[in-house]
Parts: sequence; structure tokens; C-alpha cells
Amino acid sequence: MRPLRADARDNRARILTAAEEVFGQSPNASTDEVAKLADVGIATVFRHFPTKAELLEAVLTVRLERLRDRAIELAGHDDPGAAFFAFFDQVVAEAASKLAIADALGAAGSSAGADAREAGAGMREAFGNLLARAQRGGQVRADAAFPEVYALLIGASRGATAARLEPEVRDRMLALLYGGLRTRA
Amino acid sequence: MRPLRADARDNRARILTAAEEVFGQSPNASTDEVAKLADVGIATVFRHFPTKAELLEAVLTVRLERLRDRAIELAGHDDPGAAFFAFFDQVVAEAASKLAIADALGAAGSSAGADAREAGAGMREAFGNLLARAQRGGQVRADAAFPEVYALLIGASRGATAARLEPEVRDRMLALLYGGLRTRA
DNA sequence: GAATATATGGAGTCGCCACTCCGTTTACAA
DNA sequence: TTGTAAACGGAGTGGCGACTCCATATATTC
Repeated sequence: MRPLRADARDNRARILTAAEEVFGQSPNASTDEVAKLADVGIATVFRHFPTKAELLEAVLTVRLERLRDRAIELAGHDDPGAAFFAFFDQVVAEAASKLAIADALGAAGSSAGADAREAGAGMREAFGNLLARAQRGGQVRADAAFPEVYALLIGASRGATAARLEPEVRDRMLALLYGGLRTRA
Repeated sequence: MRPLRADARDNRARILTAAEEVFGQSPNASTDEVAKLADVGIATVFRHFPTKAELLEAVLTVRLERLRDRAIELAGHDDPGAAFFAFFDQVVAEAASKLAIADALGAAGSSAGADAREAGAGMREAFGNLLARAQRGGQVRADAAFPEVYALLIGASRGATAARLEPEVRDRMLALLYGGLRTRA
């Protein structure tokens, strides 16, 4: 298929941005709200994303890819333990301010379109890599397998989101959690 | 106000049970479904619970009270550490099979009617009591304050629910988490 | 076993929201 | 320019779901 016309490309990008904003605030907002914020007719939204689900998936995919990139970036750092926990921190912190990221994390594995599923897999792979490095570096318990560590990541994200934690409480919660993940002194 | 007529009392109870079942499966099911399962007209549901929110709140309240009772019961056990972790286990296990309980936990503190809020407070108090005992018994780190421990409970519940964990993964996740909560050997 | 206050069922009503239709506008190519 | 395929906007449309109305039924009271 031919490349998009310039205005169409612009609109598509604006719609995605608006959707991320709107659904970040309240995940079951209406498509109209997205159109309004993007300053675009409703039909335009549906032309680019034929279904609300596809729009949501696109937002989700963007988020997951961003997290994956962050994980890859952190994998280059000197201290693998610090890198691992920094990533964990960041995911949880963003989840707290953006409701949808936690849902994104949850949905990514199971009921989602191919794009989102792929993005989720990429993100998990990058996170798994951070974990493996931190374990080789002796900073994270070697007997902690990926699935349960990932479950903790999702849980901490969703918990922080649901409970609207004060930042200090969130940090103390993570400190307790990290105590379970770290190797013993 | 006068006591309910016998049939009305029955119906009310059946509606509550049906609602717990239905909303446990999918939290945004329609009121009709509840009516169908309770074998009652829609109007009857709305007569007893004038609003969908009130129906949800009633379900939530029942759940919270049940958890509180369980916590109180466990507070009588010999081993306070075991009691604490048993409660934790149970909440998480139920969350995994009943979607709504986690939402319940999350919503209980903030946006909910007076009944649910009160039930939530009662439950948290009972859980706090379990925690305090386990700390006095030297089985849980004394420096873990209630808010972050509670946040972990919610997080673990929501994480287990969202990720549809295999039971063994869930158990290993909890083992890691408990490692952070327990006092060091 | 009436009389009557209480309850009931289910056919409506109403608003919201995902999605479509089509007449108008706009980017691009020649 | 001008022709035209590509995009656009926004007024529909249809369906769903919360909530109401009221004619009927049934518990309770005497």
C-alpha cells in the first residue's frame, strides 16, 4: 500500500498521543474524547483505527516498546543490580501515575492483538535479560526464576496504581520487596 | 422501618449471592445477568439496590467482612507468624480465582460508600493486628510498617489476578515476597 | 377469607457510545 | 492550474445497559 498522505500521517500521530493521554486518565473513556483532544473528527479516528480495541492496542504497543527500549538501555550500564532495580522502580512509578500501564502489562501476555503481544514479548525478554545480568552479578538471588519476578513486577505496579500510594509508602513497599529479591549479605 | 416481607428477604439474599457470582466472573457484567441468575425480575434487583453501585458495594462489603472474620479467627492461633502468612496466602489465592476481590481491596479505601468503607477499615484493622502479633513474635521484620505491608497484599492480589498465574508460580512469587517480610535468620 | 400494604415482573424510556455514510475539503501529481 | 484519489468532519444509526412505570400477585393481619 502507498504511503500515507502527509496530513493523514500527522493526524494519526496526534490521535495516538491523545489516546495515550485520555486512556491514561481513565481507561474506559469514549472515543469521542480522544477525537476532541486530537482536534479531529470521530470518523478520522475510526479510519486510522477501525476499532476501539485496535486503538487501545496501538497505545499499549507504544508503551511496551518504550519500556523495552528503556530496559535495553539499562542493560548497558556498569552495575547490573542497580540497572535491574532502576527498571523495576521506573515501571512501578509510571504505573502509579498512568493507570493504563498496569493493565497494559497484564493484558500484554494474554488477550491482545499480535502487535501488542509481540511488543510484550520483546519487553519481557529485555527485562529477563536485566534479571539474568543482575543474578550473574550476584545482586539478585540466583534461585528467583523469571515468571515469579515478572509477577512481582506486575503486582507491584498494579498495587501501586490501585492503592494510590504516597510515594514514600511506595518506596518502602519496594524496599521490602527488594529485600526478598536481593542476595543475603 | 418495618421488617421486610419474607419473600422480599429471600429475594434480597438470592440477589446478593447471584451478584457475588456474576461480578466475581466479570466485574462489569450487566444487572440483567444478576437478575437472571437470581431468577428474579430486573425491577426487583433495583428495588433492593436502587443503583448498580449500591449493589456492587453490598457485594464488596460482604467480602470484606468475610476477610475480616477470617483475620480475627487467625489472630487466635498459636503461631502468629504462620497466622499472618496464612491470611496473606488466602487473600491472594481468593483474588486469583475471583477477579473482583482485588478490586474490592483497592476500592475499599477510597471511592466507596460508607458501608464498604467501614468494612474495609475493619478488615484492615484485623490484618494490622495479625501483622503486629507476627512482629512481636519476631517472625516479621519489626521495621515493616502497616501501609507498605498492606500495599504488598493488594499488589500481590492484583498481580496474581491480572497475570493468571499458575499456582506454583504464585507460590514462588509469594515465597520471594515473604523473604522480604521475614526477619533474617 | 377478605382487605390491604408490600412486592413483583417485564415492557418501556433514555442516554451513551461504538461505528458508518456521504457530501465536502485537501494534498499531491502532471 | 487543474484533476483526482485520498482524507476529512460530523450528523446519523443501532444496540446495550441502567433505571422506571404500572398492572398484577402474594404475604400478612384481623
